[in-house]
Amino acid sequence: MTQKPRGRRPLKEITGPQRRTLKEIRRFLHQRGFPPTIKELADILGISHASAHDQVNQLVRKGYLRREPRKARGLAIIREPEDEASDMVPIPIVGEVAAGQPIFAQENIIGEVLVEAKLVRSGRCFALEITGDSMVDAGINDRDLVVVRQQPVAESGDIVVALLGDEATVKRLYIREEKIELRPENPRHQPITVGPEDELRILGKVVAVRNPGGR
Amino acid sequence: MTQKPRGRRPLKEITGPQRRTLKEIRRFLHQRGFPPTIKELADILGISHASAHDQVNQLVRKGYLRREPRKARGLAIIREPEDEASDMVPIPIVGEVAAGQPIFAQENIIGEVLVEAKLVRSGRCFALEITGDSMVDAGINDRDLVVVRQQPVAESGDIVVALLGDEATVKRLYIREEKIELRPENPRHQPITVGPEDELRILGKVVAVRNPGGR
DNA sequence: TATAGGGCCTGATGTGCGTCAGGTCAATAG
DNA sequence: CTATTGACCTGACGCACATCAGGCCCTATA
Repeated sequence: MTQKPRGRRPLKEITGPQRRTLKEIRRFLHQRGFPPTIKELADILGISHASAHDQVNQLVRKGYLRREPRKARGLAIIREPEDEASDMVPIPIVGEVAAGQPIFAQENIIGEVLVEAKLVRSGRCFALEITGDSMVDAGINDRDLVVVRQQPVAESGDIVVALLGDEATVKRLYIREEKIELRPENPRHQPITVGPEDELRILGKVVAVRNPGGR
Repeated sequence: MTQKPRGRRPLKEITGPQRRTLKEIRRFLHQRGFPPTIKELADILGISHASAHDQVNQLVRKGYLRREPRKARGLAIIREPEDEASDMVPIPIVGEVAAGQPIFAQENIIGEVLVEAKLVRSGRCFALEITGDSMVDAGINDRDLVVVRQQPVAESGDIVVALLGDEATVKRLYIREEKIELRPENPRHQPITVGPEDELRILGKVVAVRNPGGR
């Protein structure tokens, strides 16, 4: 005896608050490397944890999230909203990059920028303010912001953020046999040659440049 | 008054069990979309949760993991072992891909294959067995296994796994103005034209092919 | 206008989880 | 030999977590 449904019928599409919830989950995931708990999500959204729980359930029902019930942070994004191609995602701006510390230590994060979601989609990203003019011929000027995809390896020819000893530099990477070169894109600067014994760590690859001044 | 250290000194390098722990964390992360808890990790490794806790602490101390203390699943991998380029990572083999259900539903996972870690590094991957000969000219034969990086968008020219209505197909994607084409790589098959009103979902991009028969 | 969903709340419940103390055993370096 | 570390254990502590019941308001539909 299935009766005709009366009042309002369940929505198939994603609603505004749900879209926002999904967005914050994505942001959390990219910045921290693991999903938020229901409570953390509630705090971020400024609603109660029971409401956040509701939101998550809706998103699971509509196929955007997968989850393992009764597990802390048992959340994973399995689908993106359809119109999401033109959407923007905030990524952290990292200030000082010290040698021994993780890049995403809270003290180091000095702000946020919006970037195209597709840039960020695969992997964790951060933004870095450039000091100096060593990459002007690659279109990277003093005080520009570069978007960096975090990755420990890079290919020859990539523009990378490298940690050389105690300092982070942005240079173009060239891998030759037996040695590695970090080349500036400015004839007035010297290339840096790195041997196997030097302490070089690739922090990530530059995937975009912003001109905050708009010059 | 710093005394000379007596017995065994702390290791700087990663040890065997630690390498295994890191590997299982990576595997869990790729398959489920979030890191394991200490207890889950302990069960996977077959050790007590206190021991797993020890291992994780060591990995944090040595700079391989980052973690937020006292948080469930507050784990993130920040560095890969140096010799990891030649290492293999297991990814799930997905059987039937149904329309409404998430790809990674446990019922759908029918096995595991090892693939090069660098293939998997950015993003979640799965493997899919091919039926049919529509992609033979691209080197993909009947009963081959393709490694797929999960992503909801793809570029023109990519070989993708697409969900068309109720069926998953592997085809080469061509994006023209106003319509999308899914082209087989076999002259005996017809291209499929998809309009904006058709239900097309890109599941991911093919990044590698295995010939399980070895023919 | 009766009915039901979406979004939100407060408050209670039970247990999963990280952590710590304290201990065993083997390997290693003074 | 003795101190110290890594890898493992048992057991206990207490908080944080997901979940549920019950209720409020607004809006959309039959």
